[in-house]
Amino acid sequence: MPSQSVEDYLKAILEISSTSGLASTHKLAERLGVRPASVSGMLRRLNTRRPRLVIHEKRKGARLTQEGRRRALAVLRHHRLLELFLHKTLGYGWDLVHAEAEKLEHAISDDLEDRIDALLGHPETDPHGHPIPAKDGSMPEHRLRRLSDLEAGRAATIAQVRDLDPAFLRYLGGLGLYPKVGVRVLHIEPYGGEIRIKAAGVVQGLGREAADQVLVIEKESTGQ
Amino acid sequence: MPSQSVEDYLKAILEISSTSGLASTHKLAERLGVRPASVSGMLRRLNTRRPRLVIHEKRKGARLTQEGRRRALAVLRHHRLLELFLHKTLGYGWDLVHAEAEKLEHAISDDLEDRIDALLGHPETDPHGHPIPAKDGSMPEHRLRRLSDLEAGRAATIAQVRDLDPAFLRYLGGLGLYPKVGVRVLHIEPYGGEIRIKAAGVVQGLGREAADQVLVIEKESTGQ
DNA sequence: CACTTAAGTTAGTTGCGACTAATTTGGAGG
DNA sequence: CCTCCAAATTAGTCGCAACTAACTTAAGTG
Repeated sequence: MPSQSVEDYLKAILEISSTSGLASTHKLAERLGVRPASVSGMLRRLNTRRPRLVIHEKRKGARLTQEGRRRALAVLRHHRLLELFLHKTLGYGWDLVHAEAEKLEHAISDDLEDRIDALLGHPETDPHGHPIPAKDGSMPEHRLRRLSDLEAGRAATIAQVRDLDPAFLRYLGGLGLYPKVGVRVLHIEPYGGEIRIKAAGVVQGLGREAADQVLVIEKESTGQ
Repeated sequence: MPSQSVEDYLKAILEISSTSGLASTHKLAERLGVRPASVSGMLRRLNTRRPRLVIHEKRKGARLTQEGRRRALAVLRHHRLLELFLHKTLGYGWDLVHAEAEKLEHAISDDLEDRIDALLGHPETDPHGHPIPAKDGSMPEHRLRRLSDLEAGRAATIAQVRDLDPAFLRYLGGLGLYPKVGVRVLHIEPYGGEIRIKAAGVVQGLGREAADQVLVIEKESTGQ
């Protein structure tokens, strides 16, 4: 039975390596709030341990074995189901669910997971639009575009928000920008300026950095 | 911030010393599934630590300080609220809630506790009839009698079940014996024999050991 | 090509909380 | 009063997962 620490490392490696190939000691240390030396130590253990959970290429970075990936996905599934559960059942705002789920994810049994999953009707995404891994470890990855990459005039539906910082999420929420909300790009100020969009019937400006964090699924071009 | 282990010790000391004065090393070791030597070690730490949580009288036993009691009650409150929450919201049977709550009690924040409490309508007892400590640390202790102590002919309402063993709880449940259910004692077989009761309209026999674990609140004697 | 520097690793330490083995204690019975 | 026994304690070890300090490595840059 992996400890809470090990689960945290596996989840972090999964998330980092999903975007940047190998997870570096540095990035892991940053994400886990731990010194790089501690990461080196843990990676050695995970690399050696039976069953082997991680493949650590010295001075290059770490990636998960099959088994490591399986366990990391189980933790991620716990996490995202819990986020949605806290949101739907207990009225948590989408800015607060992450922190709370971070602690609970290590404490729930498979049985509890199943019950939550059933109660929520076998949902596919969490409150930020992230896909919830299935029990068998499959996780549908839709091809998404950054809102900041859309051309002016295009319409799309918000699919996912990447940055989970509570203040940022409250900011987006204040603008009505949640997953499943439709947006249309009206104008793009050049040289990294703001983007004018219409969402929930309101025209508003959005900074480039914010728009980078919002992933959308494009609508079949229906002009306007 | 007390570790999970420390919280387990505090809760165990609270529960043991509520019936038997000082909590002995032996009983603590038994309840916590740990060797007595480990308990000695932990008691020394809790006795020394700032803030002091436990008063350990060498070779006599341990009891809680004010602060220790405060923290133990907070954990117990978490535990019992969670039991009820799992039961009401997720359909857990009363035989299974204890084990699941045992893990979750260490992981929930005060905020989550408040939300659960509110969702359940500020309940006073868990599914086994145990009182849920209030936030201020008060816990109403009703004066209860063992079902096995009632005289024949007396009517009572089941208030609480002490043994939390899942098999035992399923057994009681099979007989319809839950908190708030009315029972009447029909006959008591002498010399530790079985007790005949009528509960939920059905006449049935109950062993002495089982009846010892069922606490009732007597009804104003209304003969019959 | 040597130098600098950032990233990574190793070595050694710490605290926690379990363990075993050995010892001490205090009370009950002879 | 002594003996014996169960309970408790101490002493010492272990694994985990963090830390600091000191070192290596690799990847530029002038």
